Amino acid sequence: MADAQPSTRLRLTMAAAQLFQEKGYHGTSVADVLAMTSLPKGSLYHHFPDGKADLARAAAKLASDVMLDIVTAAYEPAEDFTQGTTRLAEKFARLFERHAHWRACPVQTLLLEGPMEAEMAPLLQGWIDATATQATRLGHPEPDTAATRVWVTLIGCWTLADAQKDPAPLRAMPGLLL
Amino acid sequence: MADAQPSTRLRLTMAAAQLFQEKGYHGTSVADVLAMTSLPKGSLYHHFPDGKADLARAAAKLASDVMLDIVTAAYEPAEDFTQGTTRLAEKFARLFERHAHWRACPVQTLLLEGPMEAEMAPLLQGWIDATATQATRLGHPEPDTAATRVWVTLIGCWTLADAQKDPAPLRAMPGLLL
DNA sequence: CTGCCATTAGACCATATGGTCTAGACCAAA
DNA sequence: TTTGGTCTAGACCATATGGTCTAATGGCAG
Repeated sequence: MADAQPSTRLRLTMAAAQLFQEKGYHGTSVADVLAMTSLPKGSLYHHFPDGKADLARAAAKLASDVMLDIVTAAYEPAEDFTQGTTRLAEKFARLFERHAHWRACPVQTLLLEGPMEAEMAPLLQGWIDATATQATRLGHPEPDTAATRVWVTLIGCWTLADAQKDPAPLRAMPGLLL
Repeated sequence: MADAQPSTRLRLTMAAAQLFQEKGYHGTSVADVLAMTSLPKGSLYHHFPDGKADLARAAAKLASDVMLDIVTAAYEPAEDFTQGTTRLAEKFARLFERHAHWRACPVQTLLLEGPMEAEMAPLLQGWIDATATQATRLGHPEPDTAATRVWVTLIGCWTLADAQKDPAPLRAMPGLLL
C-alpha cells in the first residue's frame, strides 16, 4: 500500500519518455507504451487527443525538465565550474550504467527522427542556458561559450559511450575541456 | 548514353543509406527505398535476402566508407593536424548546407535505434583510427587522444547544428579544440 | 439517491509494412 | 536454338500499427 501511483497522464508520459529515449519515435509503438503502463487505449487518447505525437511532446518536455534538474543538482554544490562539469558527467555515467534507456541522451532520438525535430532545439538550448547561468554564478569569464562547449562535448562523448557500450567516454569528458 | 547507371545493388544501397541517414531505421520503409530507386521488390529481396536489416548493414558500410574518404581528403593535403581538422569540419558544413540527409551524422540514427546498434561501434572506431593515422603522419604528439577529441566534438557539434538547423556549430568546432 | 462528468475499457477499423512466391525477361554458354 | 542460371516484376499475404467509437465505471455535487 502507500503506492500513491502517479496520475494516469504522468504514468503514460514517463513510460513514453523512457521508450522514446531507448527506441526512438518510430521504434516505439503506442502499444508498447500501453503495455508498459498496463493502461487501455482509451486513457491514452483521452489524455493525449492527438495521439502519439502529442505523447512525444509531453515526453520530451518531461525528459528535458529532468535534465534541467540534473544540471542544477550537479553545479549547485560545486565550488567552481570545472568541478560542476565533472559532477555532471559523473551523474550521466551513473545513469548510463544503471538504466538501459540512459545509454543515449534523452532527446537525441527525437531530434533525429520523428515529427517534432523542430521542437527539440529549444529544449537543448534550455540546458545550455541553465548551464551558462551556473557558469556565471561560479564566476566563469565566458559562461555562454563554456556552456556550449560542455554540451557539445557531452553529447559527443555520450554517443561514443553508447557505441562502445561503456560509460568511460562520459567520465573522460571533463578532461577533454581543459 | 553514357548514363552508366550503377548496379541495382548499389542503387539500392545508396538510396537506403540516404534514407536511413535522414529518417532512421524504423522511419524508413522498404517501400521508400523502392520508390526512390524505382525498382521492384523482387530485386531488393534478391540482392538482400534478409531484407531491411541486410540493406541497413550494406548502407551503413557504404556510409562509413564515404566518411573514410572524406577524412582522407581533408587531412591528406593539410600541413598540420589542426588545419586538417578545420578542412574536415568545413566539408561537413558544406554537405550540411547542400543535402538534407547530411544534416545528421550518417550513422547516428542507426546507432540509436534499429537492430544493428552493435555493429556501428567498429565503423565509428574506424573513423577515429583513420584520423589518428593522419595525426601521426602530421606529427601530432598524441594521435589517439587527438583523434578521439576531434570526433567527439564533431559529433556533438553536428547534433547541435541539426537542432539549430544551422551549420555554424560545425564551423566553430575546430575552435573548440584549441 | 440521482444525475453528471471525467475517465477507463477494449472491440473494432483502415492502412502501412515487411516479407513470400510465382512468372517471366535477359543473357551467356553449349 | 536450346538450356540454365541470374535478375526483374509485382501480385499477394499476415501482421503490426495508429487511431476511432461506444459502452461501462466511478466519484462527486445537488
